[in-house]
Amino acid sequence: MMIEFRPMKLRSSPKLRDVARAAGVSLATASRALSEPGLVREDTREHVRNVATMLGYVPHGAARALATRRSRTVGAVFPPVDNPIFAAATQALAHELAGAGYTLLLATHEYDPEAEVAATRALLERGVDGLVLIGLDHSPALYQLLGQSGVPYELTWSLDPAGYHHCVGVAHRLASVRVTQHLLDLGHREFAVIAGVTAHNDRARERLAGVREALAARGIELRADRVSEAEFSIPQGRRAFVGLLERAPGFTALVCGNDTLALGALAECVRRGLRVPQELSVAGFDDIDMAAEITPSLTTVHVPASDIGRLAGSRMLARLAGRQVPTVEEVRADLVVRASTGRAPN
Amino acid sequence: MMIEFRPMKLRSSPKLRDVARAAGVSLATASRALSEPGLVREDTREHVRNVATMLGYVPHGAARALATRRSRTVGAVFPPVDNPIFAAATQALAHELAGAGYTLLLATHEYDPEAEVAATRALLERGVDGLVLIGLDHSPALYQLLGQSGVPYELTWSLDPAGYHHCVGVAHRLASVRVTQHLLDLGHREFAVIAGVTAHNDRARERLAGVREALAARGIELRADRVSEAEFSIPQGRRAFVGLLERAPGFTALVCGNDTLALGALAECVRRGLRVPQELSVAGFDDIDMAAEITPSLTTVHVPASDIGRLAGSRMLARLAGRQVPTVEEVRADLVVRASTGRAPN
DNA sequence: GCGCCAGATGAAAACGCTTGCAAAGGCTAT
DNA sequence: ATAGCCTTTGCAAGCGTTTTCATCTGGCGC
Repeated sequence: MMIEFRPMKLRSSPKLRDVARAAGVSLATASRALSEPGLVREDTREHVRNVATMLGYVPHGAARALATRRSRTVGAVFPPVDNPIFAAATQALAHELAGAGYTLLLATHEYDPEAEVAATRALLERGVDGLVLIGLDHSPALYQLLGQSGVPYELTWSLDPAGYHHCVGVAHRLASVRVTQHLLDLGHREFAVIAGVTAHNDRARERLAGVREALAARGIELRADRVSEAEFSIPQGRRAFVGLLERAPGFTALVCGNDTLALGALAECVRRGLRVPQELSVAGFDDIDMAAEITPSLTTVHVPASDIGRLAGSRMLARLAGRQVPTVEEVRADLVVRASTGRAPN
Repeated sequence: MMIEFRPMKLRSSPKLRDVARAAGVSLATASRALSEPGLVREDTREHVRNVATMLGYVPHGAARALATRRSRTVGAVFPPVDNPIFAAATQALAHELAGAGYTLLLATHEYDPEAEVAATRALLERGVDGLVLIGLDHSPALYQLLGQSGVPYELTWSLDPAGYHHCVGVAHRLASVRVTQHLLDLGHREFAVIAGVTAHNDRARERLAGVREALAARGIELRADRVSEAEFSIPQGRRAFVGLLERAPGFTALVCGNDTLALGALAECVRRGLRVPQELSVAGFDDIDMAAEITPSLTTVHVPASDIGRLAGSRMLARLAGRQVPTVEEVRADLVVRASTGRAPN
């Protein structure tokens, strides 16, 4: 069991010069036959290609990258992709890129600005042709790095209000306002919020701000003890909910910074026999798959994560191909009313 | 909005020779100061490093890769990472690799052998130092590619019975046997199965085989019309369950190929008012986060996806560092009994 | 039949880094 | 002092492509 199997390559893998030699053409012609088909006579081209496959030739990306100054590689600096919405975006992005012969270099960080810079630097060193990041909240060092590296980048999920950075995302605050208005329309006046961790996270901040804004517009203030921040996970959502219940009970509407937190709260409701939506209305954000399936199904905002990933990819590809794209591209994030929200009790 | 912002690099990014020149040393010394610290006198080294950061020097990975024939990059060829268990593994893998200065190149495919080969080839061209794949079920072309490329690879999730390939995973069949025995012990005799799609998927096949095996051991045969295959998603799980109910009702135990399918079945039970586990016991596989949170909580097999990802990473790193690792490494997949399984009715 | 031109090919110079080898300097041991 | 050794540095040869420029065809119009 401990024997290391070393598949020995009798002759180290064939280079382009081997192909050229075997095909009886020059290095230049061989190169062109494989990557610039138009420049070489058809029969030579086919011949070279046949020889190449015969030999099992695999181009050496690093050498090519060195010569062309293009790696056909795009980097993504993402928070943990075990968050389903980032996973969906990653998937869509990788798929979109692959379609154009690009490969995704993935670096993740745990919402830590330092780590994010390090990860970005690593990708830059790998020579990525472009970079996809999440949100607007990045350390100055990160932005500086992006600037001086000169690689095109797309910020996703959020929209740059200044319209300075290329970005594709949704209007978190506005969507959050709509959720809150929906609850207000149902007669709710006592609100509580479980927000995502707002540090280094503009989405979480904007969503929270949206709730405040909508309430303020109707002259309602969100009590400080009715706001709790929680890290992304069901248990944390549950914990935060319990905390709110103990600290400041009496709210009839609970707005959550994302569906996972809402699921946690919902689970706790079930355990306590708290009826949703009769006694408490709960709203989430993101519309993950589970949101529609759970009972009661979750009222939430549909954030088209896959679309964002796909769009980020296609925008990047367009820019790499020299085409222009609108600097900021907004995708819709609609309110999806389901069964977890209802009229305020009495 | 349509103006393309082109951060112009007044002087194209500094090369190592610029650093060397600015520091007053040779190219060789500059190189060593940055990447072979031991070989250069401390003060020169520090001086060079300072100059490098002053200039904002970023090493050119492709050039380095070309010279060293190492890319410090590991490729992963995964099915869609929006499957939470693969997402978790991806996350853990990326994290583990990053810790050692390696970056993950991610290629995904939709369970399509052709696409898998293409993706692998793309990664190989990018010069990955190692490769991580899922499962054992791969086209001969894929294995051939792996063989002739000579890069080390780790197969994850499954265990190679022949002990030929390096792999880290769980014993799916055995775990499946245990689930089934658990249900048998509860008095169930009428079984149905919603399996994952078994084509090109040894995990799905093994899990299904495990059920058959356990039943056979007690002289029970699994009726063909009590087996349904479904693609990975809640709605598909629901659909498959409905199909079973219509086609061959009367079963009291439902074994699902993974938790997501089980969640779909459970959702349908709720809708139909079918009481779980009083009227029907449902078991899943994987133990995704939701499994513990849903009501009733789901009996399942805990597959430590993160551990697998992490282990695959550390094993790969070890091999890249020239150390040996056991060819096959099994991780435990324990049965987790929760509330969705109970005694067979009457 | 001659000069030209377009198309096809080749020679060789990058691309930016690492590294084997050799030289130079500063020691210690004699 | 001198020989020999170790440490530190520099020179230059790659690493495997792409790509510019020049060369060489053959075919065309006149």
